[in-house]
Amino acid sequence: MKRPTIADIARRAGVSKVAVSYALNDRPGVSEAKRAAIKAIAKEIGWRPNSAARALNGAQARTVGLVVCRPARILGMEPFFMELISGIEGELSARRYALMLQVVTDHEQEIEAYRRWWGEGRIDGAILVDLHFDDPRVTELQALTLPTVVIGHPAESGSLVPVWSDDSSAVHETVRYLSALGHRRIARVGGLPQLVHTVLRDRAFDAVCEELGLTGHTIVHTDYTGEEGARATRRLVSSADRPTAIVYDNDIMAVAGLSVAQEMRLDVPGDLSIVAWDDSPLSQVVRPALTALSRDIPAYGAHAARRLMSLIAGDEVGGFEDEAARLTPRGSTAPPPAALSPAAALQ
Amino acid sequence: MKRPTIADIARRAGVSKVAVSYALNDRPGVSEAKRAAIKAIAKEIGWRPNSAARALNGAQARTVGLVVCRPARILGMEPFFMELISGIEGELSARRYALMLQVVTDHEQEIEAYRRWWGEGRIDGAILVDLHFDDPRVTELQALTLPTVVIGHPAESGSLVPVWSDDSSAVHETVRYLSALGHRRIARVGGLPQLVHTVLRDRAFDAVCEELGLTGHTIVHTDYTGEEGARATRRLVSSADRPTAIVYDNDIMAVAGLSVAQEMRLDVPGDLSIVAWDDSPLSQVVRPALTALSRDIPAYGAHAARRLMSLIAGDEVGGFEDEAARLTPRGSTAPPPAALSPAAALQ
DNA sequence: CCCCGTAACGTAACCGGTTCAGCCTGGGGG
DNA sequence: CCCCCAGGCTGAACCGGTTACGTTACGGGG
Repeated sequence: MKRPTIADIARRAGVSKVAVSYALNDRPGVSEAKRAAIKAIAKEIGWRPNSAARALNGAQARTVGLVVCRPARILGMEPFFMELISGIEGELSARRYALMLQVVTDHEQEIEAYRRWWGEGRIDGAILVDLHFDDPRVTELQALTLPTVVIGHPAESGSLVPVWSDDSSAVHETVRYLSALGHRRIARVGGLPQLVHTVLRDRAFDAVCEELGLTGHTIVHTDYTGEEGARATRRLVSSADRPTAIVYDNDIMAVAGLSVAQEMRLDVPGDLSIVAWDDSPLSQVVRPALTALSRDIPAYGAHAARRLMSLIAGDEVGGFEDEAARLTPRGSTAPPPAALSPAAALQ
Repeated sequence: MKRPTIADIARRAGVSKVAVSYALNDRPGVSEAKRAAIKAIAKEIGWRPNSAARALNGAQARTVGLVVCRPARILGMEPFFMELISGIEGELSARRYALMLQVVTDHEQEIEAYRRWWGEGRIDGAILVDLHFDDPRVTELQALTLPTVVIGHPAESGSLVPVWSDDSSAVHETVRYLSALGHRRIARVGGLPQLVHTVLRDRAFDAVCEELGLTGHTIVHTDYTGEEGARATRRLVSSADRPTAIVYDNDIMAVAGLSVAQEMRLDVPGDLSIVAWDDSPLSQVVRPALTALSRDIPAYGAHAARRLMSLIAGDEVGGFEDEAARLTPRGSTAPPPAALSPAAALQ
C-alpha cells in the first residue's frame, strides 16, 4: 500500500497535479468548488505532503537542531538541560517545528553534526549551548550562515544572536545578601572553567568581594557533578579558615555539599550557609531548604526558540537579555556563627 | 553561494552525474582512478548529499521519532526521561542516527506527530513511552506499519516490539525485604493509574502483601510530582493506623515524602521506612540516604534504540526483557518501631 | 460585435540525487 | 580473425512536489 501522492488525487479528481498543488496549499488559481473537491479526496485517501519533495524545492525543514556536548550521564542528572529543552519544545511545537537532538562527546563531532544537518537540508536553524571562549563552533556556524541562537553572553557569540541573562548581577545580589548577614569568608564552587558563564560569574564574584572588602573569598571549579561538589565542600570546610558560606553553581552540587556538611556535624545554616544556583525541587526538598538563585529556565529556552523562529523567518533579530536570576532566601542561609561574625571580630 | 551538487562535481570532473553518484556511494561502475578523482573534488568543494533528494528515492531518514506526552515542566524534573533519552542517544549517535523529539499535551497530538513524521518521510522508526491500557497509539502505529519499539509491558504492546523490565519481581523483593525487617503495614505511593506499569506494580504489590499476610497495605495514586508525593505522605502518616513503611514510585516523591515525615517529627527510618523507585543522585544525597530500586535507565534506553535499529534494518526482532530493578538498601529503611513490630504484637 | 483582461486550468521544466537500460571499448576464447 | 562479454560510462526517466508560463473560456466595455 503505497503512500498517496498528488498525482493520485489529480487522477481521481480529473485535474492536473498543479491544480491539486494549488488547491491543497490554499493558493489562488483554482475555483472554490474544485478546491473543496480536491481537499475532500485528499482527506479521504489520507494524503500527506512528502517533505522530501517539498524540501527539494527549497522549502523549510521545519526543524531546528540542538547538539549537546556532554557525557550522557551528566545530561540525565542536570535539570537545567531538560528544562531548557522543554521550554524550547513548548515554543517549537506551537509552531509545528520539531527538534533534532544529538548528544556528542566533543566539539569536533558537534560541528560535524551541524554541518551535516545543514548541508543535508534537515534543519532550518540551530541552538548553541555551553558557550566557550573563542568557541570554534561560533566561527563554524557563522561560516555556514545557518540561523543560530546562542545561549550565552554576547561578548563571545560573534555575529550569532545571543540570549543570555545577567549572571553578574545575580552574583552581586547573592554576595551582598551574605555580606549583610555578616559573612566575611565566602566560597564559590563553580562549574567548568572553560565555559563563558563560569568565568563571568567568577569575575563578578571576585569583583563584588573586593568591593565589599571580603578578604577570604575562594573559587573552586568542578564538572557540576555531585561528587565533585561534595569533594570541593569537604576541602573547603576542613581548611584552616573555612568559609562561613558557600555558593554553588548548580543545585546538584549544593545538595551534595549540604549533606557533606551535615555528615561533618556542621549545622546548616548555623555553622555554614549554602546558596544554590538554579532552583529546583531538589533544593526545596532537602532540610534545610536551600536558598537559591531562581530563574525560569523553560522561559529562557522559549525565548531562544522564539528568537530563532524570527531569524529563520528572515527578520532582523537582536540579542535578548532575559531576567537575571532572583535570590530566593530559604532555610540554608543565616548569620555566621558568632565567633566568626564581624561583631565578634570587632570585640 | 549555493550548495554544491553532484552536477557541479560532474562538470569539474568531466563525467556524468551518474558516474559521480556511483563513485561517491562506493558502488561498482567506475574505475578506481575516477572514483578517487571524484571523491577528491567532492571533498574540495565541500559537497554534502542533499537528504531530501535521497529521501525522494526512498532512502532512509536516519532519524527516529520520540514524542513525549507530558507537561513540559514535569519533564524537566523527572530524571527518568532525560536518562532514557541520553541512553537512546548514545546508541543512535554511534550509528549516526538523530532523534526527533517533540513534547505534546495529549495523545491526539502525539499520534498526529507520528503520522506526520512518518507520512512525510522524516523518520524511519519510533519509540513509544508511557504505555496505557488499550493504548490508541499502539493501534495507530501498527496501522502505519512504522517500525516501533514500545517501552512497556508486552501484554499491551500489540505487535510492536516491547522492551520492558519485570517490575513485579522488584515489588516482591522490596515487600519481602520490608516484611523481613518486621513491617506489617506498608503503603505504596504509585504513579499515574492509567499507565500499564503502575497497574502492574499495584497488582504485584497487592499480591505479595496478601501472600505474606500483610493486612494493612494501601495504594495511593499520584502524578509523580513532589507536591502529590508530599500530600499522599501527609495523609498516610496522619491516618489512624499509619504505615511503618512507604514505597514511592519515583525518587522525587520519595524525597518529598521524606521531608514531610521529618517535618512531622517522625524519625526516618526509626518511625517510618522509605523506599524509592529509581535511584538517582537525589536519593543518595538526602539524609538519611534512601533505600532505592536501582536500574540502569540509560542502558534501558540503549536496548530500546538497538532493537529499533534492527527493526528498521528489516530484521525479525523479538521483545527484550531488561534486568529488573535491584533493591539497594540504604539508611532510610530499618525495623519498625518496637511498639508496632510483630515482636511487640506477640507479647 | 469585437477586443482584451482575467480567472481557471494545463504543460513542461525543475529541485538533486538514484536507477535502469543501453552504448562503447577492449580483451580473451573459439 | 571474429564474436561475446564484462567493465566503464552515459542518457533518460523517475521520485513528488512546486513554479513559470502558456492556453482556454468567459464576460464586460467600447
